[in-house]
Amino acid sequence: MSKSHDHDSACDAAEHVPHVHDKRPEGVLTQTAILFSALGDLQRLRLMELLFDGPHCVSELAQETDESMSLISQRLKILHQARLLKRERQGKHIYYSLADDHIVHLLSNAFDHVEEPDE
Amino acid sequence: MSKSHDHDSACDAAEHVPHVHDKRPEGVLTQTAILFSALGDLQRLRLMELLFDGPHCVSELAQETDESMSLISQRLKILHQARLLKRERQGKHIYYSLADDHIVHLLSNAFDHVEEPDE
DNA sequence: TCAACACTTTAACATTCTTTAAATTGTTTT
DNA sequence: AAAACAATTTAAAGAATGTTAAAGTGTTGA
Repeated sequence: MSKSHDHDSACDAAEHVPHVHDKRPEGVLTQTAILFSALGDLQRLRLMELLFDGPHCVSELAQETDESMSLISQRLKILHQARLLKRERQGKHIYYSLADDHIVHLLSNAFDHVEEPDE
Repeated sequence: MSKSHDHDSACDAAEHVPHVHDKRPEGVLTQTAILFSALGDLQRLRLMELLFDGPHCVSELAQETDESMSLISQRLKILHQARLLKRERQGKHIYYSLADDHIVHLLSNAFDHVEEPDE
């Protein structure tokens, strides 16, 4: 893919003081975008909310949300690939649960922020 | 839209103990999904990272990222609609900045989680 | 081993999202 | 008022995503 832009004419190069940004490694940015992207869907977020209460297997989640197991499985896959969930097989069932406390806090923060009085 | 699924046959209704989930209001879930969705794009996340260092106007961000002002403006719009950014006009320029400390923490948490050693 | 169960994967389709380019709005300067 | 600058909006094209339905794994129990 080519990467040359026309720029609808940027303003005078001199006008803005070009200050230094200490950037995070590209890989971190990318992985973080994948993480947020996985959470950026109402249906998947609902699953995360259900998993707040502890581990659930696919059929439980399918039951509780009244959707097909196939669909739930695919949603869980996306969340799992984003490293948001842990998987553990127990007999016929596969249990999913929140990956760690970081994730719990991340979600709590987001919900709290949104629930806030408004500014 | 109709909402009746075939369900690839859920397991015995009796098998799973149907425990109660204290759900958050639907609106909160929806708005949180919008928030995460806005952050779930590498290019928009880059803008958020640049804004970590303080307010920037559109032309500054366009310069620093080597992209068109139109494109940056559209990305900022999405972040702003998700209530992640504040806008403030100053003469010809419009300055964007992170909405509040909640957002700063949310991003820090996410980056930290991703940067973590690995498990 | 065979059948039933729990889950995952695949492929096709529909929908949504991102980018590009051009037109438009708003602000300041002359 | 007009010109120049900063930013936004629009529409169209292309890319990416979510859902459905059907086929495919893997595990358990008869």
